[in-house]
Amino acid sequence: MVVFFMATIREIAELAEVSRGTVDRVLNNRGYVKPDTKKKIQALLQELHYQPNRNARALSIQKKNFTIAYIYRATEINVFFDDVITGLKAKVAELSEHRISLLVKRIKPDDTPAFIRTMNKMQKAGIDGFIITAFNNEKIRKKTNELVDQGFPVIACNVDLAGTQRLAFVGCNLYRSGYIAGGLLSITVGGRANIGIVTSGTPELVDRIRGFTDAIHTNHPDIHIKEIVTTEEDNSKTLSGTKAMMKKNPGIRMIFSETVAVHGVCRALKDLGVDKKVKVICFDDMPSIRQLMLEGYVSAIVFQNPFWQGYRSFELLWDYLLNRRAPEHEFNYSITEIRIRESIIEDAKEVHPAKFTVPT
Amino acid sequence: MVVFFMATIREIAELAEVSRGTVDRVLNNRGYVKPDTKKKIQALLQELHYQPNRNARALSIQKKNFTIAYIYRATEINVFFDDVITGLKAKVAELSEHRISLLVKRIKPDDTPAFIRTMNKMQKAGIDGFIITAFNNEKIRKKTNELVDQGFPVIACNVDLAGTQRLAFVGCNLYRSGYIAGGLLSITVGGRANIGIVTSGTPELVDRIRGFTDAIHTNHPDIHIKEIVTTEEDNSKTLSGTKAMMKKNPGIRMIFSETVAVHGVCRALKDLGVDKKVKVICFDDMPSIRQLMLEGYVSAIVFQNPFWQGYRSFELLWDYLLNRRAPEHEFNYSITEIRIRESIIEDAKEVHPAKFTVPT
DNA sequence: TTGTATGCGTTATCAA
DNA sequence: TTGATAACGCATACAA
Repeated sequence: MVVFFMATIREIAELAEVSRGTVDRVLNNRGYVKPDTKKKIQALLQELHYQPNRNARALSIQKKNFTIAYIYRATEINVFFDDVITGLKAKVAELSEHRISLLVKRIKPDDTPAFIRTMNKMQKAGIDGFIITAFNNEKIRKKTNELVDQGFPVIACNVDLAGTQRLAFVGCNLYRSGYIAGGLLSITVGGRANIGIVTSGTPELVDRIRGFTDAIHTNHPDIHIKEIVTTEEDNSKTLSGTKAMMKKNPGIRMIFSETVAVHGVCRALKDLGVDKKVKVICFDDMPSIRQLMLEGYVSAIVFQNPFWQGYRSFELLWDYLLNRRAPEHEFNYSITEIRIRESIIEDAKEVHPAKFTVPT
Repeated sequence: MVVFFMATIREIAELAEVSRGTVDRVLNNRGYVKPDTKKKIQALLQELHYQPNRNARALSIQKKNFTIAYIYRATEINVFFDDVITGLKAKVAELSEHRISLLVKRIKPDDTPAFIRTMNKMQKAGIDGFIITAFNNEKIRKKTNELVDQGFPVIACNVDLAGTQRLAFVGCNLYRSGYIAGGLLSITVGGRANIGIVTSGTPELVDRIRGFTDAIHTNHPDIHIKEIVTTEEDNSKTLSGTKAMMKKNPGIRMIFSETVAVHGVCRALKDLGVDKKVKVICFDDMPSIRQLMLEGYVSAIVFQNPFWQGYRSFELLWDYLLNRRAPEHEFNYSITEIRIRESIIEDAKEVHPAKFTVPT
């Protein structure tokens, strides 16, 4: 084993025969350094694999105030993001040695102008970094790149801003989550059934549907997708669309549904009197969907760990802010977890192993 | 919002009208402090909720050498613990500012004397902390308590040492993992089937079987457990036992199997020519079991995140070593993850969302 | 352009 | 028993 000792600024300075101040100027591109000495120092930094000491840096910087903004677009009743925010706050709480303010701002869906306005306002208010959940459209991409160009670090959380210079994406691997849902559905119906899909049709979730259909087509030839209903996140459309689908295809035994739609889907099945005979697979773990699962309407959910998404987003942003370390990976996927009834039943959750293990 | 500023040693010292050295002596029970001043300082520490600054401490302490021992009992071919060790190492790598040596020692199962000997040797070798995976028997419990009494922090990893003074347990919630497997099995067979159980019968895993049977009995009245085969981790017993069970109960459609046994179980089913008709649910994700799943013998696995168990064990131990912070929870359970074929197929894993998303 | 001095909060050593 | 002070590595204000 080769033990490798980290070089410090002081050591670099001694080797370069300059003062630590000069090394610091090179490190942080502050200027006021003669090109020659700059080169000499940079060579040494390279050679000795200089890495700033995180503890020293944190200690020295800790009186500074940091303000991070989280801007997300969602409806008022969307509890999904509560968990994301809890994750953000958990990371802030962990960083208790520092003075961090977290600004959280929700914007109504489809109000891109308001979203941009908020970004502008935050930018002027002296925010240190952004975490953003926005639909990926031209205007927001442009504004994001503008922020990045001005030196603001931006993390895309939950919805990616592909094509921008954001530091990283933290969120669900949509394709994979759909792919897994496909396999899970197949298991549930024993590999042979007619099924239906109910989707909002929003472009952000298109990969999920693609993952699902790919899994079915590749691995499960006896599963037949009879119809795809598009709801546009409209409740009455979901209801009528599901009903129409079921009437047209009475043989459907299972429905693959997206998060928001699942309530309408179950409602429709209930109205038709086929609830609990036709099962549903959907996404995300929130109280209302839990209830549907406990009651037997939903047989499984695919969970994307919103808490982790918030937690990790802040973690990556913070590591950049404090240590200037860019995320190791551009794409940071949350675990795609399968949850069934037994995963969430409280009596099993709270059970203590010691209660059952009698030491011998 | 109430902003709360942390008190520092210096501030405490000023308020108590002593020097920081004295406060330090009180904080670390070094003695040489007059009882009166000690009381005065302690009162202030309480009142101001003094918490040492982690960054300062880390900085000040970082030249120290730490040595942590991980002792686990397993057979040579048990790759499960490779992931645990990778998790341990990942945490060590993260703590790159510190000088940490990780000593890993595997002990053969059933060799309690060797296990104790190793603990003794490590103890004398100046180890700073222990992470242990041992069967929970009287001798090891006694030795563990001895270590703890002498000030060594001990984390029980993967197998708990209930009834000892170990700092914490990190591992799988066995009862819950069995409970979830029960629900999963029911989904797989459509809620109605005769099934069998193949278990090693080791007392450490008894809670898992209990969780499984509880789930079946409570929620799935049409699932009938026809037989429980006990293998004692013996391959030939697994083979013959499974075959005997299947001959006696040809109606069995699904088998709930423990980690080690699953290979023998699948082998038996193959020999009997009922492979892929009779499905298996088992535990842990390792290459050989993955293979069985990809080939269609195993329909799902319940995964207990060994990497996380190692990572988290080290994290808790380190927080104690560096900051004297005892773990917040005595029981630290890993996520019990359901994995199916689609969870591990590579082509979906490597898919890049950007490849599928056309920004609009 | 460059160097020096001080502070961040703790630990540890030495002096009183 | 206590107090003073030098590290730890980095950031920054200030001096040269």
